[in-house]
Amino acid sequence: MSKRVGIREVAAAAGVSVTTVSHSLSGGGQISDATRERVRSVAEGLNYAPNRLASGLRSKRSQIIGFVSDEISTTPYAGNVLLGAQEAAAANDQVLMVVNSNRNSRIEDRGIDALLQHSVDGIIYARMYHQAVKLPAALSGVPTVLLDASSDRTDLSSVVPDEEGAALTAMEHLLAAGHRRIGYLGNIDEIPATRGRLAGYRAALAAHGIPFDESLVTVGESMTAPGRDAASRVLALADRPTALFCFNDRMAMGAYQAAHLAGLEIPRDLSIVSIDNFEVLADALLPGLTSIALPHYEMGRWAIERLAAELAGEADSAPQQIQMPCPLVLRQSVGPPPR
Amino acid sequence: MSKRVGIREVAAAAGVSVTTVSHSLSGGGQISDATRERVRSVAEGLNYAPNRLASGLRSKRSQIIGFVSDEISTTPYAGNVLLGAQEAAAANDQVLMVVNSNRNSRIEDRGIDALLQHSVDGIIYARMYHQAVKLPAALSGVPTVLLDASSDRTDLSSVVPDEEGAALTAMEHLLAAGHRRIGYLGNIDEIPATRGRLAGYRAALAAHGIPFDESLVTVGESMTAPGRDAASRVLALADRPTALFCFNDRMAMGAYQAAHLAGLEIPRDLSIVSIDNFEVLADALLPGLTSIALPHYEMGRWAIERLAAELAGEADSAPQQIQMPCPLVLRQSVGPPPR
DNA sequence: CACATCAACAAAAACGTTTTTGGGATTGGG
DNA sequence: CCCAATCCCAAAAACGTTTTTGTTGATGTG
Repeated sequence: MSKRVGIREVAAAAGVSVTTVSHSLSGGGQISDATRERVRSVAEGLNYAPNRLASGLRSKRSQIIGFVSDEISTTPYAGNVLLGAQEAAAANDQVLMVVNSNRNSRIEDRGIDALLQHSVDGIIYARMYHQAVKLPAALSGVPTVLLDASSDRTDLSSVVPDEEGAALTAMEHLLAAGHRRIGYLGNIDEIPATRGRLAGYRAALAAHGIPFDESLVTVGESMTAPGRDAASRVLALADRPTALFCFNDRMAMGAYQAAHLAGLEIPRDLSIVSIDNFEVLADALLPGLTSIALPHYEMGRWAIERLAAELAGEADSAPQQIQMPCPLVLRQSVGPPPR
Repeated sequence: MSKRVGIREVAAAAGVSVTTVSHSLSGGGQISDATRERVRSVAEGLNYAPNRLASGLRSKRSQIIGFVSDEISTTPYAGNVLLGAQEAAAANDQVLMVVNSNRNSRIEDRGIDALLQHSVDGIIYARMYHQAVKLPAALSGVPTVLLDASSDRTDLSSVVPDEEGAALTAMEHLLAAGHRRIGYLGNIDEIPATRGRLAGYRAALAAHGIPFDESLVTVGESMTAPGRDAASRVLALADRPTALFCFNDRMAMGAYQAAHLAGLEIPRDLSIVSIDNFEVLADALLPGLTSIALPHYEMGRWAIERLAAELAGEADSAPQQIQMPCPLVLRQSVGPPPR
């Protein structure tokens, strides 16, 4: 634990001023290539690493990005978002300071205060699933990118999954397998995914000239037990669907249970596609559940890269609001329709 | 985005020196109560918040705790650990800087370097499940607490789940329900949980005078499909067990599937208890899975609190290695043995 | 009454960088 | 050959705090 070597020691060892060391390492100033290289190798040899507190103090760039999210615990999604963000940040020589509010705005405000005290360069404001948000007042004037969240402000960049596109992809897969009577196991929360996925379902039917049949749409809370109940209802129809598109994997698991109770075998009697690609479920179900993956990792990366571009004041720094495509992950829950 | 108010403005507004403001707010120095109170209210009124970069630079205390983990994405556990750590940190006026290595030691080393450059006060070195670790060289001399990880170093504090205790609790629950023929669906990884949970299984049997029957122990990889296979084997025995204790919830889900395939109903024909309390599974299974919860949130809290105590150099600052108790979460997968 | 002690505060130094300003050698133009 | 421009680099200021050292007046002590 010997005292860390500072810029002074490097300067002394290289026989130059601290100014020259600073410029050599950060690429600024007018330094001859020879000197720059020499200083760099001396610094390397001494194992010099800058003190970010000091450099941030003067330069006003802490290289810290604040990551604030509403919830980080109940799903594995959060981890992938964080992972993508962290890896992208590391590539920019930045590091993440995380704060999560547990859906409590008082806690969130205190967390944001803490981040600002630490002079974060910018903030990723994330939600655990796609929703509309209102940015806390404390963040006005702070470079911010929304992740899995959208707002009515056009001066903020944001990234969310393409809900309607995800539903379209799922439906096209079922349609391609030959299904024409496809049920939708939907949710009832008032979130963007609700509208978007239903819209995708209807758009896919329309694109194939299949009339929308209200009796094939059943809804419930987006969890396993309600999914089971809703699926049971639609499967009890005399003219039951040959395939189900489910709002998410948890509801799909309920659909599996309902199919089992009804004596139906997947995918022989019933095909299923859903959204989430929640591996612990999708891989574990028997047969494996074909599901649309939400691009959490990619959204994390994108948010950091966007923020970095805006911080750098680059030419393309106009705010962007994008919808990320969601890829289909094939497993074994889809087959041709029976008979 | 007006320039943030600094300690100078507060000093001027309160008619004192910056020294006095600093002492008043941090509780140091010799300041009369009257002055201290006045300065505080002035600071409050001006909405003053200290610049942590500057204060850390001088005081050598950044109030940042580094959180390094091997993996943060595949399970929801990570989130709860982070949540506990973050909430405890906030109570100490600290904030978390997270880095995860994705099991790549090069990435981990770079992440640790970044944390050290940012002058973290200490580090929580976490694994996503209980395992033995060797601390990276860069961390020597840095206050560190191990989380869900253990090492042979007695100078490091660490916290892990009480694996054997967890198994004992699970077994006692089955024994209390009247079961005497209890199978163990075990794993094959070389990790502490393997030995601990098996030991707990045997200890519980011994405590009740039930001879250990090797034929009731089947093992596999700790996932759903291998769990299903292993469970099928033991359920095919002429003299099959009336209950299964499973290594984790994913294997337990396999046991559910095996029971189903064998025409057995849970819990009428077969009772099941496992470890993880992985809610997305345990709640979703039909019937709900009784499971032992791993105390992730609590371990996160404990690690931060321990680190804070060691940083403060408190009287009780001798390193501790503890095992956390794991509570049983009741659902519907346990009943009396058949007949 | 002289001196030491102490309480309450202020002035100045320090933390380790980056940025601003300055300045000497070299080069180029007339 | 002189002056301006250019290239390299160094000295010094600055960032916003905390810590160290000083100062002043009041209080106590022998």
